[in-house]
Amino acid sequence: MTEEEWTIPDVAVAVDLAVLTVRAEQLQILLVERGIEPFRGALALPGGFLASAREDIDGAAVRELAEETGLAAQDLHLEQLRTYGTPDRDPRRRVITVCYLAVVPNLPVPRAGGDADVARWVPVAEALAGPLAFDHSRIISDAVERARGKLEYTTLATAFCPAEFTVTELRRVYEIVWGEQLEPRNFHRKVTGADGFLVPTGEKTLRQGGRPAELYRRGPASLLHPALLRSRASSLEVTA
Amino acid sequence: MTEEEWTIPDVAVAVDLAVLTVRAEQLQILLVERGIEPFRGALALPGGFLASAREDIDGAAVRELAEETGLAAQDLHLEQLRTYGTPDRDPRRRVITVCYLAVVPNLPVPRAGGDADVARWVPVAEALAGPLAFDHSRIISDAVERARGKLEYTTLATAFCPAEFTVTELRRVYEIVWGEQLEPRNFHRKVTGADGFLVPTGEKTLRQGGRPAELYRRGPASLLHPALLRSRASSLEVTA
DNA sequence: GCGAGTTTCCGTCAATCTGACGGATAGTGG
DNA sequence: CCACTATCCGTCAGATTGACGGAAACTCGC
Repeated sequence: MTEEEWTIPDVAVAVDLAVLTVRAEQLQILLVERGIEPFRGALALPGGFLASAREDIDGAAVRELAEETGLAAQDLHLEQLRTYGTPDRDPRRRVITVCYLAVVPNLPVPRAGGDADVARWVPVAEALAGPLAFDHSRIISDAVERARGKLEYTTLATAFCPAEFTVTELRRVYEIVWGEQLEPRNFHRKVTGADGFLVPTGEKTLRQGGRPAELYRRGPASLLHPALLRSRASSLEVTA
Repeated sequence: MTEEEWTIPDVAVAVDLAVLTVRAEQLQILLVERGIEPFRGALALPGGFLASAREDIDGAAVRELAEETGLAAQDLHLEQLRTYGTPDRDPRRRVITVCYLAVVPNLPVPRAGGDADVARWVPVAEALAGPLAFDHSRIISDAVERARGKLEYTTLATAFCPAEFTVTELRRVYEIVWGEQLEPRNFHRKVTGADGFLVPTGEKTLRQGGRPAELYRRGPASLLHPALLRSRASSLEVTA
């Protein structure tokens, strides 16, 4: 802001996506196998450079998400996570990447991207265990951490669910993301009691075996009152 | 990530700081009067472009903070807030700015920056009422929102206080940042009961009039258990 | 048609936490 | 030594939480 114009260094700006979902009773993340160097063949977050000097950053995230998953922004939760810009994170040149956290319901199957990269769902535990391109391991940790925290005091959990869902499905989201068992009865009492969290549709599930469950839709609230706090042990585990 | 090298647009990367403190019973923010176009003479967040193509982003934030306030990073709370990058936010050229939230104790007085810009404290309410350079009004709103939220479930409030402080001083921080009155007795019980929040020094204040207060230091915890939640009304006001 | 199996949902109850208040404590200043 | 002021402690009713038993509602198999 106070430098002369000629001293401003040029930087390449990328947008990366951490797309989370719950599939097969696991927290999973969308990853692509890189088709080009560096890190050719390694797993990486989907993303890419700005398409033009005039492309909006948030717009680039929406575009990349559509390219990789075929999802439109209105169907999901999309928020900026953080910007990563250590000087040596890309061996080619100076790159900073603006990362986004997306939370989507369980999709039938990710489409192959427009490019040669093949996108697929990978359990988060597996992704963090194996090697990943760039600093994407760190980014995934941050994304998961953010999601875990936001379940407590926002209605983010509904973004993991389809348009209509049961209380038990919602509880499974909490349990899987937090890695912690919750009391079904107390959970039911809390979420149905929280203002604007759930709206009953009046419909019931047609299920084999067992009493049909009430179906709910996400309510208008985005903040949870009162909050749904994790156990002490569970949240310490994440920070440690 | 999938584009050819030659298509990558060059972008100028800036770092801006939202430095908050509590002064004179008000939440205040450090602003500079711009010495150059655009927005010459307008108030703006302190910040600047990367010093070189190899400068770390977090490092740039620390450098700017030292230049503007003379503060070292270890004395305060510094975290990334968000990156702002709408295409037309700077009329000169494409600029994206990585913004940081800093929380500092009540400083004697901000030093003039190394440049011609004059830094000074401005009450947040006043800053948001008047016109500001670029999209800095939005950034300040986001910074204040982040700080308000983080007081609930982290120990961020201690970053507003000097090394040793009383429970009443800490309570004033909460009241001023939240804009809400708190019960002194209940607040005392909660904060002294929260694990790792406060460490008693054994010292007492030498004050005129009134019983001397115990002095505390910030404890090792960064997350607050149990959380210190705002009233329903107060947090809705922010989202509205 | 009817019971076994399964899942959702409701009610209870003790332990804990919260909000609200009165009053004791420990200094200063006149 | 008596106001005055501010901190700190105790109490107590109402709300919330965690933990559990059991009723309700449906499917399946016989």
